[in-house]
Amino acid sequence: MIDPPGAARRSGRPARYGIDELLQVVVQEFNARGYDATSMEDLARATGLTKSSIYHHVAGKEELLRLAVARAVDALFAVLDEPGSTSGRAVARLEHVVRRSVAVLAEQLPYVTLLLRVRGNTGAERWALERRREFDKRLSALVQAAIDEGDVRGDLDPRLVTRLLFGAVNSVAEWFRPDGAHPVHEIADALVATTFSGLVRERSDGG
Amino acid sequence: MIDPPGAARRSGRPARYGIDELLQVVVQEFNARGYDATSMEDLARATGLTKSSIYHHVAGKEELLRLAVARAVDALFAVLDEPGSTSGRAVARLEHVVRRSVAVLAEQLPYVTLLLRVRGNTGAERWALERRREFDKRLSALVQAAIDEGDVRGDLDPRLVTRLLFGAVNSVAEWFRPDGAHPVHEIADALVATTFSGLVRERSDGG
DNA sequence: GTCTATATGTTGATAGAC
DNA sequence: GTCTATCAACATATAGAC
Repeated sequence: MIDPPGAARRSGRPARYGIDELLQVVVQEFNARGYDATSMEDLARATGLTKSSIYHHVAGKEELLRLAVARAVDALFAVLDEPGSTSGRAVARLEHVVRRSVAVLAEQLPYVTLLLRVRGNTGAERWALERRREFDKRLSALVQAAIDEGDVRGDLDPRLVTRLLFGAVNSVAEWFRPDGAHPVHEIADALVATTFSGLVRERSDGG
Repeated sequence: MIDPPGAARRSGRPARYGIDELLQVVVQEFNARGYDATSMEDLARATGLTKSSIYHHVAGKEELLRLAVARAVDALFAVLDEPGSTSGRAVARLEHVVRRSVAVLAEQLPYVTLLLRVRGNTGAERWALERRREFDKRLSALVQAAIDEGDVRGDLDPRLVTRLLFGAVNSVAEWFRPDGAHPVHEIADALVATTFSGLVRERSDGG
């Protein structure tokens, strides 16, 4: 139960929810219990509204899911259009996308978390899965380009490398907390270090 | 809808389900739609039994989940007791655990997949999350030991490295198919190569 | 824009015959 | 061990007053 920003539920005037404030609370609930296990009654309790009031803002439960995952999809695709993702050597572009994906994941944590958990039961979920596949394709192409430019070893399947690399990126959503032990840049550094430069220290190198 | 092994539903005698055959079908359904989105009616349809018949085998839906995730937990913990995980240098033990975890994930794919998706809504799920945390602790200790022995670079937080490394391992469950393009050993090789040896080729090395 | 009250279907689970 | 029939609770969603 939270109060919407700038409005006190105890005042005479009824509290006002915009779609942003509504989504913020809803996504938190979806992530805590899972979309299917979260009832409209749960959402009503968490927002301080009634079920009917929520239906005034959106057509139904699925639209809440659609709006939420769309935010994550938009934020992630925006990374691909950044200058660092479109110019320079492919391996540098790949590193940029990895670092920025971690940053977006942290900034939009609840929305990205929800996106990574969709199963495809509803139309909104199937749309989200389709966009995720498209995102993966763009990444694979980037890895392939880095191989073609000679910066990434070519003895590994680029699709497999992509999946493992962004499997590690996405796994950050399962434990990252904004106030946790690891700031975002440290996580991105560690990820790039372990995957781009390797985990094992070269022993003959004396380093 | 499947027929239980060795029994034909069209015969005079009623079909017999053991708990193993039942779980096999149930877990597949849980993974396809998610535990919460899968109804007992769905399970009845998939098994060819009625809901009542399923309740003859188990106390309820949650017990099906408990039995399923327990299989995954047992299989993963068994890896930690293998000789390759208990003797030798820590970095070698770590690699062994990574490779064997990928193998177990592939062998017990539906059960491990289910385990990796539990949210903590029920008692069975909270138990599973607790065991997963214990597993992570054992892994972190292994990474720390490898650092202490000088085989793994010490400028990275061992907990962070563990999470990223096994984030990549666990992500395999999201796309691996037994009849897919990549055999298990290739995935394990790629995972070890990208994380243990590094993704980027040393250019001054002439390799 | 929010509420109370309610419609309508689905859920997990049980009773009891065979 | 499997079935038919059924329940009480809960689900999403709507009607209509203020």
